[in-house]
Amino acid sequence: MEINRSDISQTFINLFIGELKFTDEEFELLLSHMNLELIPRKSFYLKAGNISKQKAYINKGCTRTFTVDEKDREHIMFFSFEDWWIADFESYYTQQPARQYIQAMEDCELLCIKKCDLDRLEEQIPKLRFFFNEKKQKMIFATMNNLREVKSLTPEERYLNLIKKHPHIFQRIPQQYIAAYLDIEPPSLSRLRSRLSKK
Amino acid sequence: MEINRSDISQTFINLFIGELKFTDEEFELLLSHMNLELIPRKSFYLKAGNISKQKAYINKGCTRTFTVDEKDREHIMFFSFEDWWIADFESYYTQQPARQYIQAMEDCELLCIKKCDLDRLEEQIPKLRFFFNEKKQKMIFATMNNLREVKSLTPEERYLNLIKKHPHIFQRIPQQYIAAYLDIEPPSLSRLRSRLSKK
DNA sequence: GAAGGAGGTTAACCCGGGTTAAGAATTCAT
DNA sequence: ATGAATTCTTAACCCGGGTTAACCTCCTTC
Repeated sequence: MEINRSDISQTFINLFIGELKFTDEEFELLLSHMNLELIPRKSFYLKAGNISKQKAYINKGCTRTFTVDEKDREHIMFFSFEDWWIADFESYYTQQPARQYIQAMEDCELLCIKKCDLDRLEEQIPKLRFFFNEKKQKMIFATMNNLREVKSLTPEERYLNLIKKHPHIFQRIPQQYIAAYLDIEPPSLSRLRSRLSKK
Repeated sequence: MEINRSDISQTFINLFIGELKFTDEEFELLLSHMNLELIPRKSFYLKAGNISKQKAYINKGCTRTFTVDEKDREHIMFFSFEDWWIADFESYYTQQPARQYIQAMEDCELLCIKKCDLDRLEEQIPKLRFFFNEKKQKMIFATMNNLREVKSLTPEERYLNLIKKHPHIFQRIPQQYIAAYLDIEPPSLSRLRSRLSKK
């Protein structure tokens, strides 16, 4: 869908015009390659088996990125909110089928750009390549920290970390999904919460 | 320590001369910036708090990369063997203090190159940059798969995966370290193994 | 060959998470 | 407002991992 200029969040504009010092021409060039996708709550932006062909900026809404194991259990790798960029990292860079699902947790407005277009744009606007390289780097560090956390903390500690870092999350994400993020079953999260509230 | 040409493993030579088609001059240039470090068993190649200033090729030996949590428990992120490159990823790229330890599990011979030298060499030999970018990419995917695995598999399943993928590991790594890799205590690994052998 | 140390196993007990099912609370649709 | 559906909580039971301590190898080392 065509992007209506009035749809774009101020944060997005600040990012490119303010922080990255894009000229108006550069910004227009970028926008001309982006599409607006409206993803209704519960529908999928990406399914495992498909190829992640584009990056999407979350203009509004939030998503969960998860995998399904052999016992059909869903494991949420992370939630994404406004001002995040989403894609299946491995699939995007290898253009092989994704192993993850990305599902809208609320009605989402996504500003999307195809990999082939972005690759070309990065040639024309080096700032853009720099920006996404930085993003990539941060993504890697975040994943490693995540791994460290999952390996060394109990579900209770991870729960406490989560509410410390993202207190807002409980207003937007149903509890069963928080449980799937913590890799425990909903009854366990319930027990954990009641255990904590008694302290 | 100076590198004696006869110390270098055939695998290392095959990698640069065979696969990457380095000319003799390029290979000599690379070697002229590399040092041989001999790390005795149990001593540390890197400690948390220090900066990971170089990459090291494992010519011989193996290491474990681990973190220590608040309860002083060690969590092994991965083991590394011959023909792997080691460094604390985050520390190397940010030049900030590392959060991980790298310890020799056997007497190790490491072929080391400083970040500043490698950065300069990558300018002169683009193949080198390409090679390490590929390595970096693979490292990311491996970390993500690792995270997926830790989130979705039981310790028993992770144990079975480990012996399937690296059957040799048990000949070189004492069991208590395997337990630390699986994030369980040594008695649990013992029980798990006796449980499995009865089946 | 005795003493010490490191690595691995076993036993007993505790506790938290999985499982299942039932019930309570909320949300949603008509 | 009412009923249905979804979400969350609670209870009961099982089981696997943590903890601690004892014990058993096997290997050093003097």
